[in-house]
Amino acid sequence: MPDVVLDQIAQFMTINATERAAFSAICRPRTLRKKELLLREGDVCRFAAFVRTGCLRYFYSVEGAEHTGQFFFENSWYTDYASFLTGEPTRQSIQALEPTELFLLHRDDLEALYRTHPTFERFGRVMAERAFLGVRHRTEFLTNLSAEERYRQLLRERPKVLERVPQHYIASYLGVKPESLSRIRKRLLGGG
Amino acid sequence: MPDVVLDQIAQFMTINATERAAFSAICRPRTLRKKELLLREGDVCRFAAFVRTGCLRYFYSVEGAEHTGQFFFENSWYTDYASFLTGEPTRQSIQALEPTELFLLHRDDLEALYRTHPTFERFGRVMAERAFLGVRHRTEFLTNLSAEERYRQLLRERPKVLERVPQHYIASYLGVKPESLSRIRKRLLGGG
DNA sequence: TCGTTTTCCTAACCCAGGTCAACGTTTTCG
DNA sequence: CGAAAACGTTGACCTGGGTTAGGAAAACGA
Repeated sequence: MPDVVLDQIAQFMTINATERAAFSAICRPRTLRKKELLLREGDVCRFAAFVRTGCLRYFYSVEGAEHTGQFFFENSWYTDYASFLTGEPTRQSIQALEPTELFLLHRDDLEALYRTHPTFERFGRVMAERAFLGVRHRTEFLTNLSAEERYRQLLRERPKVLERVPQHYIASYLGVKPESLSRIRKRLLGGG
Repeated sequence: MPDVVLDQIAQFMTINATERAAFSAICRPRTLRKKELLLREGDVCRFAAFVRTGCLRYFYSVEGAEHTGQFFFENSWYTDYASFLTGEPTRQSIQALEPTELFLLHRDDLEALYRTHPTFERFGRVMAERAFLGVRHRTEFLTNLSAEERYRQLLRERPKVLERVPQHYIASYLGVKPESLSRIRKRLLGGG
């Protein structure tokens, strides 16, 4: 069943049939309805999630407002690596924006897998590196670009997001209010 | 000589005399004058740096302006982990804000060390995790707080920065102009 | 030591984005 | 299907921070 995941993993490491089987064994399928939360603020994140179909976003709740951190579509990975690592409660909530199918890898299962099949240590490291590169990209995105530039970059680099995600979530991802995003879009339509 | 580094490392892993010697052997001392650059935009970051004394900051140059990302005082580590990992040129520059003494760990030396003394793999992982937690903290700092809140948090959590770093660098770290930081400070003095 | 930077502050004015409120459209779901 | 909720847009007005232009004091370097 988790062939998609395994194919994805096979892109950065070689795995034989036994290893594939061992990995498959710990993939726990899970489905979420639209708007359902997979993790909420205060929980400890004890898993990594692979999105088979659908879409997730994570967000912070700050004084009543939601600040969206990232969107995840099919064939991408999500985990709150900080909470996963340290066992501390997360400040993020993770929500499905569409009906979503996932595989969950529980931390305990993963650690057992590392012991029985050390090849997968590499998997762990790659996940960590991706998590790092992800937040770093996000930081540079926020510090180095204006709201309008952020919108244009998103439009250029991830048009799928604009197509599939309601605009007010995109606004919160860009760090502006829905009204402002609406104005930015109008400005860009007129000015070219 | 690099006893400070070794003591620091000993806090998260146990190392015997042989390992200490092997590690010491790859520590390359380096001094920087005030304002000198250790790495500039476009370079590949092939080292991790341990600050013995003094202070570093890294920054992005964006349309003539500098956006400071972080400050590093004595006994802390800096590396552009993304460039270090991928071999891609960095977008950051790293500069000494005071006369600064460093130990540099070159990537090739580190990799050799991992082979001869696998214990140090743990060192690598811990560095990676810290790098991750560092940028993640930075992202939350930027997304979830206003300029004034960011200043107050800095004042509360890292008063040393306020004491030792010129105010215009702090402004650029907070994501505002020096004039704005000056106003924020005035506001806080008056209002309590 | 003395001139040159560097650093910090102030004030007047400007603008991107926030706030509030209203309104039309689309989606959702009983 | 029809009511209710969610969504996107617009307008009027406000505000935090940017911009520009000073000027004084502290730190630096020849």
